[in-house]
Amino acid sequence: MESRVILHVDLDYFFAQCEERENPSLRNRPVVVCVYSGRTADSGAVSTTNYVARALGVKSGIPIAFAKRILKERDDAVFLPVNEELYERISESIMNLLRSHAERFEQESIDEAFLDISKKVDGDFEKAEGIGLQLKREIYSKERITCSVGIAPNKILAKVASDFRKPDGLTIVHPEEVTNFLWPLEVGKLYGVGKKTEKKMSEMGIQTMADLAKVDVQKLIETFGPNLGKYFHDSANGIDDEPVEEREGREQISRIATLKENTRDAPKITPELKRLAEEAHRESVTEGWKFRSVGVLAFMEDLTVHSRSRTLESPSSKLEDIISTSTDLLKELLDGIPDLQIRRIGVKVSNLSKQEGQKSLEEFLKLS
DNA sequence: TTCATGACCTC
DNA sequence: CCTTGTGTCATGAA
Repeated sequence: MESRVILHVDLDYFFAQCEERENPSLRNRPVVVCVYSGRTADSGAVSTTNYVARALGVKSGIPIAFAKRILKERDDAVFLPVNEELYERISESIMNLLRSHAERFEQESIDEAFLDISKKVDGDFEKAEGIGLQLKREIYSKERITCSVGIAPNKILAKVASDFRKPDGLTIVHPEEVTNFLWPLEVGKLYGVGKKTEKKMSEMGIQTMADLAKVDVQKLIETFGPNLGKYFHDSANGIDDEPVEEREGREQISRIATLKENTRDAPKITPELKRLAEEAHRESVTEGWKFRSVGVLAFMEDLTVHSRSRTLESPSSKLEDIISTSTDLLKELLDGIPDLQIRRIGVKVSNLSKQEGQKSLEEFLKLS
């Protein structure tokens, strides 16, 4: 059996690049795409930035107020609210293009996808490079968006590879050079290793993938649980058999919002809860789902997160079920946490099943 | 099987 | 600096 040839495509600094595309005068200026929470003029977090902003230390996740402070001397800096419709439209067009070139296709998020092209290139990584370059050209000529591509024998490596040279990069990891490529890298480059895990590993004396690969599987399983332990061990050794598969369905639909002010006052919270319930409900109806569980999430003033959920006797599609259940659950939740105020509130429906004998609106629209 | 929590993903 | 929003998976307890 020849090696698989998996391609990972990552659209560069996607939201900010979409904005640059719409308004080319933004190029060469720091672009900061923001999620405004609506609490004060500048409250909220940075979603994405272009490379000009990144070079100055303005990156995803930092508070908008902080980004403004860093850029206060740059009168050319631009702060924009997220425009999801625009990004969705561009993403969908690119994903359709990519899908048409793949034997198997898996969209991972709005700006990332895996393609299995093993048969097409017959295990030949040089041919795969040609296809990677062609895809980059096609994406650019169709949508004027650059991307970074990783080509490797499996998904994990392809993803690490696409991150290796950015933006507008292409990195190939041949089967025979897997460990040469992987082992010098920091463990944080591995999908699934975030801040917490990185710290834990560092305390165990694990910094690089080579360190991780050397650790006994048993030890990793003891520390991170059977699933993650095995996963870390395998991937550090370049092993990953996960197929490229379009995932059908979803597990949950949720909506979260920041309250105007911290409170635990039901009359202040319920209107917002209702609005979120309506939005989650609309999405579930549009996609043709029934839900059997309803939940609430509360992000408290001390930034801890609490949740309550309840399973109904039978699957429902009624807005009223979401509203009444989540209102109930919110009361329960507040009773369980006497002192803290709520900062952000969320509603979630889960335990989803497809409405029988009914095409979802999306599918319906695709047909017409 | 259900529920609560935590870690992580990305932007 | 003062922290958005969405979703998945894993774990441990009941």
